[in-house]
Amino acid sequence: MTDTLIRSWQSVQEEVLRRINARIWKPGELIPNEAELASEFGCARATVNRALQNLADTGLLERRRKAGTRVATHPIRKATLDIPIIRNEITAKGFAYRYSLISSEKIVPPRDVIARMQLERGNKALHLVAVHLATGVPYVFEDRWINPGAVSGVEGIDFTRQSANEWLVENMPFTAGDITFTAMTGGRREAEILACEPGAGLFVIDRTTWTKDRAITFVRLVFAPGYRMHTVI
Amino acid sequence: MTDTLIRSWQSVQEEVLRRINARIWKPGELIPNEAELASEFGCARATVNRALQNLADTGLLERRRKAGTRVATHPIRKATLDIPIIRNEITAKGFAYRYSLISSEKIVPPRDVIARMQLERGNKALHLVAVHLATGVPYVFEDRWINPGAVSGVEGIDFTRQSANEWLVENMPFTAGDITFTAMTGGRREAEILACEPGAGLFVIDRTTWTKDRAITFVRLVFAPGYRMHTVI
DNA sequence: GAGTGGTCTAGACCACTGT
DNA sequence: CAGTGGTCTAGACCACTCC
Repeated sequence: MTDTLIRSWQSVQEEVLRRINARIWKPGELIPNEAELASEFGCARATVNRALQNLADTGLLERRRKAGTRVATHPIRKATLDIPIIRNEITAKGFAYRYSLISSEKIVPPRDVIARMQLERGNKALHLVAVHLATGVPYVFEDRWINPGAVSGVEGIDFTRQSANEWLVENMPFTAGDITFTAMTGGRREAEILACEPGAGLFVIDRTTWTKDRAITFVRLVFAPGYRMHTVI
Repeated sequence: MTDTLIRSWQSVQEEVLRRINARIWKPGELIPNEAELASEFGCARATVNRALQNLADTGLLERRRKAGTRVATHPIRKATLDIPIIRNEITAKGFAYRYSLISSEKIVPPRDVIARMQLERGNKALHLVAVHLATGVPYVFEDRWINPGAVSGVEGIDFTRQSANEWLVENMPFTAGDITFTAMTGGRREAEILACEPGAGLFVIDRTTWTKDRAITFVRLVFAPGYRMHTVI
């Protein structure tokens, strides 16, 4: 069967993939346990473990203690997206970065924002609207809410100089968050700020960031037409 | 300093994160090497390795042999997106899945498709247009090109019964690919097929799939308005 | 209870790369 | 060349969960 040496976890992974493709191990089927594979391949169990864990991470295998390892019936493909800081994304493309604050005010947020950030009703939050430019051309329009109750000292900051994103990255502890990607139809406001046609289809990222159980910030990024987010599987 | 026991790779990771947040290790700075950390924490080097590798995967650390491990200056956040098979996505939401083939023909592709798939000019390819429906409502519009030179037997398949995606998943070896997410402004064609307003902003996924160096298929998925792709960091 | 994956260890060697 | 991360090993124990 396998004449080539199987010693590294990568080659174990390749061989396992080959068997899945060749339908030697069919979707939903149990595959041999780590110890058996290790002895078959002539390597340590830890090496097999590393390979199978990696495949489970990408969604091709399903593993459970005692139950064993199965070939996934629904091969969910996982794609990893890099979400860089906008300044870096723009300068990496060779453009000059500029950030421009459009408005800043402390007001009671609309209901959908209250819901997303799980704020108490009636409390005010900091609302920032800004645009990031690439060599003078609008690149992305940023509409952000910051929870002052979770971010001490935010009210004294001058966000005309530094973008809120960069300030938060530098001054808030490591955080968790959730991200939504979607598309919207641009209205008059987006058209003005992004200098594009009203009615254009625009790529949107919504991101809420949390420390423990409190929302720090909710930001909607609306990108200028033509923006593409790229990844490799 | 550290009174709590640090024995698992997760707790090593937490402690490293704490030090990054507390600016004990600042962005761009070199952190102690694996052996030093292992002796400080009182665990094996492999345990430290596992923790640091995980952090490097999420983009918080940059590691190079001989050069050592540094705190990333640009904290690129990586998000992992699940890309399920459309049938599963629809049924998982509790809707009835239906697939409808709109057209199927073998023609010479337009130039942009030739470029994307690196086909030879003048050669024909299989062009499929279809729509996936959720309980009768258009969910996503699929425009696909298949390279017959890379997929033997594809010309005899009846794609009115089975979607090309599912057939390819089941019949082609495990493949690599690249994915682009973007937004478009829907035209008359999209409006008709997706039963929405012309001019709506639509979420688009472009995917090219390869075996080794040959393109298998290029597919553009145009989702109905309101589609959201969600993930957690 | 028992079988399976999850993890830790101590030691070893390898691979890459900065100097 | 030498220092650092990358990986492998053999063995051990633990944690989960199916029966």
